[in-house]
Amino acid sequence: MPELPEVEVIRREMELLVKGKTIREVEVIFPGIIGYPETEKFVQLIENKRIEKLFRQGKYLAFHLQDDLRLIVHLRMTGVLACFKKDSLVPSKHLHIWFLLESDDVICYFDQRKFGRMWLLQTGEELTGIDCLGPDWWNDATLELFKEGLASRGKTRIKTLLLDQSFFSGLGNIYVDESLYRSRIHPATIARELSEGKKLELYQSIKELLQKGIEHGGTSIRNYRNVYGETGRFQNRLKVYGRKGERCSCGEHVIQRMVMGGRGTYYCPGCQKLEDIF
DNA sequence: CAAAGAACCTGGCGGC
DNA sequence: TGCCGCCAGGTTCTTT
Repeated sequence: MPELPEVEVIRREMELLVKGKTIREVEVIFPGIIGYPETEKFVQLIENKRIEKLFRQGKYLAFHLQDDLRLIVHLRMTGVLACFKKDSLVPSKHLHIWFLLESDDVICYFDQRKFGRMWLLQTGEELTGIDCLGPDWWNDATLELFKEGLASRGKTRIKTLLLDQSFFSGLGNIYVDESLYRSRIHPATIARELSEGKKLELYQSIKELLQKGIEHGGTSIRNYRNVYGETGRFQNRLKVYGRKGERCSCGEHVIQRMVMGGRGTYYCPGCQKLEDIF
């Protein structure tokens, strides 16, 4: 489900609602979501802790709690974090964990496919994996860093590389396909073979796209909702993702779908040509 | 080592 | 209406 813009929208909205509030009670309905520590300890540690601030890196969201506790959340494909008043909560079979705050707000974690995970870390503990995230596309990416990355890791195809969170973090299938379309790059292009001009165009397309995604409240294709349970609006502005068989905005070609790196890949065969290597 | 495939899950959609 | 296969904003592990 959510990529960088969606997680960032959640972070901003959630922080306004819960910053400074204390978690009074936690219930774990489906323990499979808890990655660390054991559920019993997770609940015991988190109860009566105040929420101090929310951070995001790539697609990970982190609630910083008092006593140097950090609650790390990854929504994977269908996770939804929403916040409701206790008495307006409606039953759902996809509700797996809830956190009741002192304000009578309830932070609810829903997940249709149950792929999402939460980890609760204490002082000195680190998540194996999150520390090998590449620079965050929104906060830390620079053109220089991007070019250096392409030079050192660019042996693979650009679509695969952009999806690799240890390269740069935050992009997923939608925003990768859209940024390659907007910079007119074929997804199978070998990354380090991009011309200098294309590298710049791609970098700028990604930055611009993420900003627009955030401005428009994220992209809701299926499950994404913000903390109020509302859909985003950026899906209406996608040019290629999910548009197989539709006419490209160039007016001449029809959008195609192929499979690359196990992911559905949408592109315009006319606008996104492989660079001629001869 | 790059790439493909499978696994983790549930549900929506189109075709027959 | 029912059944079947395909597809899904992600990540990780195994196989080729």
